Amino acid sequence: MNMTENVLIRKLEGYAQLSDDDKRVIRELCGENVGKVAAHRDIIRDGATPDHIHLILEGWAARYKLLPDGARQITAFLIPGDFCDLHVTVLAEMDHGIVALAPCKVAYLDAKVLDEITSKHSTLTKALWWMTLVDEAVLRQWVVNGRRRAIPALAHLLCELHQRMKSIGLVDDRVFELPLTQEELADATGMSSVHMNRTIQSLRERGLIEFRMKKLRIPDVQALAKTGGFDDSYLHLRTTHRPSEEQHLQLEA
Amino acid sequence: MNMTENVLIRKLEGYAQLSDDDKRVIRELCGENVGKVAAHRDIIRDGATPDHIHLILEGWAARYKLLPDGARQITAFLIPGDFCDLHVTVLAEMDHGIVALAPCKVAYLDAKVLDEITSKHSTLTKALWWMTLVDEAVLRQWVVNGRRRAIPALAHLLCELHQRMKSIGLVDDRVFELPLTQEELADATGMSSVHMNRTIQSLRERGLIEFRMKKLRIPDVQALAKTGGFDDSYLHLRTTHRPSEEQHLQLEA
DNA sequence: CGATTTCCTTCACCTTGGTTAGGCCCCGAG
DNA sequence: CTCGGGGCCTAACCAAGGTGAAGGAAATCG
Repeated sequence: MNMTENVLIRKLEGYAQLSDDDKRVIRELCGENVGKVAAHRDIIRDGATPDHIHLILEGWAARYKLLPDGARQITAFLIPGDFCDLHVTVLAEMDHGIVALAPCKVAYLDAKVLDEITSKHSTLTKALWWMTLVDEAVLRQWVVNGRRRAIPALAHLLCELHQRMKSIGLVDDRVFELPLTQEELADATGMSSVHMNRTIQSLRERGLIEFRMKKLRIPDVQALAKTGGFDDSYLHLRTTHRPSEEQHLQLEA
Repeated sequence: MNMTENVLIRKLEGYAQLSDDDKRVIRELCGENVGKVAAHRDIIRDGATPDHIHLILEGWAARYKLLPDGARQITAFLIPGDFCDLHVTVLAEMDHGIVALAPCKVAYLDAKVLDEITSKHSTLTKALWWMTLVDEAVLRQWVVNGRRRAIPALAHLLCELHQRMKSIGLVDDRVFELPLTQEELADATGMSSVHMNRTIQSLRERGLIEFRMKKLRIPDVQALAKTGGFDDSYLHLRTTHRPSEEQHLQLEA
């Protein structure tokens, strides 16, 4: 994967064959207006009516809702290439907030330009639609994950994040940046942070993960997938199980 | 609400002002190829690659996933006006199954016609997009709901279903058809059926619901919403809090 | 009409994970 | 260097809800 290329392009190419013109449009769109958001700062607040579309270029963020009792439920982790609010032109206001979990570089896209894209670039439009459908599939999986026991639930979540990071080229030899605290992981899986700690310990003891210094290493992805009941087909990645790459890895091992 | 009108039109009008031409297109689309599915039969199987788009015209259905241990997690309830697989042209295969919970009347729409719509009818396209975004918002709420205790979780689910049924004109004086067994409700909230029973009892004892003969009556919607922490803004209904209607209700009370 | 199946209900027991609280370590600020 | 805060880890206790079993009501079907 060409890591100098725009991360959104890298992501979309996991689904569609983009023309040079498509890529040019994306590059222009993403380069115009870029800002930074510090960790723990809201990128978009619940109830806001954003006037731009926000795209994560670097860093990690989370969609979240606050419950009446003050508990925070994270409903999605956003990584580079993910949109925060592709829907601003359709839905009036945000029904949840988005917070940076690690320092984020964010592109602010003009909503009008998106309208143009949907009218002129059909491949791109379909690719964007694919993105929102995958987001929905991930969400469905999170609902299912809520019913799993703590250990498989965490294993499944980590497999999801690994696969998504891999699809944008951010996994290097089974290691990737996971700049989340145990409490944030707890807020995503709906556990208490105490129990998240217990669960992480348990995966560690079984040799399924190594997690230190905001880096996660998964020695045996297959094994973790098995304990999590993880099957990546719901991510609808064209590049998944790419035969050439798989064989390449096997030759190395 | 004109109850003789096509249910999809009724639903979309909760969001957009449709032209007569838009409506004509929908009516034609929905009338061409209609079938029936008996309760407990799959409408679409997990992993299938449907060649039509399925739209529920009557009855209830559910999206579901099976866990490795055989447990079933319902991830959405589908009621009249809901699409099963609007995305067939984008995503290759289903990542979950859809089963009829009550006898369903289903329209089979030609996927190609949808492509035409997206190229010619912009209002309609936006309205369809709105639908998928609301589905996603509902899903997000289900993730949140998974962290609630049993009683508020059930209260929230029932409020959602009430509001959605109301938005397509299927609530009559706080009563609507809810053709679900306690086990199906349990599969949706991730409880055991035993505990779902306990929870229903509890809501009954508090006078918050009456549920017999597949009919649910919510004597005081506000009260149920309060115990469920329910706020309907995430459903993005233009017709919500319609001032005229609200006042009308208050005059009655 | 009776038979069968499905659904609802209740009970006793037990597991998972929440809660509270406290100690530790590391790092940055003063 | 010391202080303080955030994140990590552990322990003891407890409650929500799961499990399995079994009786009863109700709908379905022949």
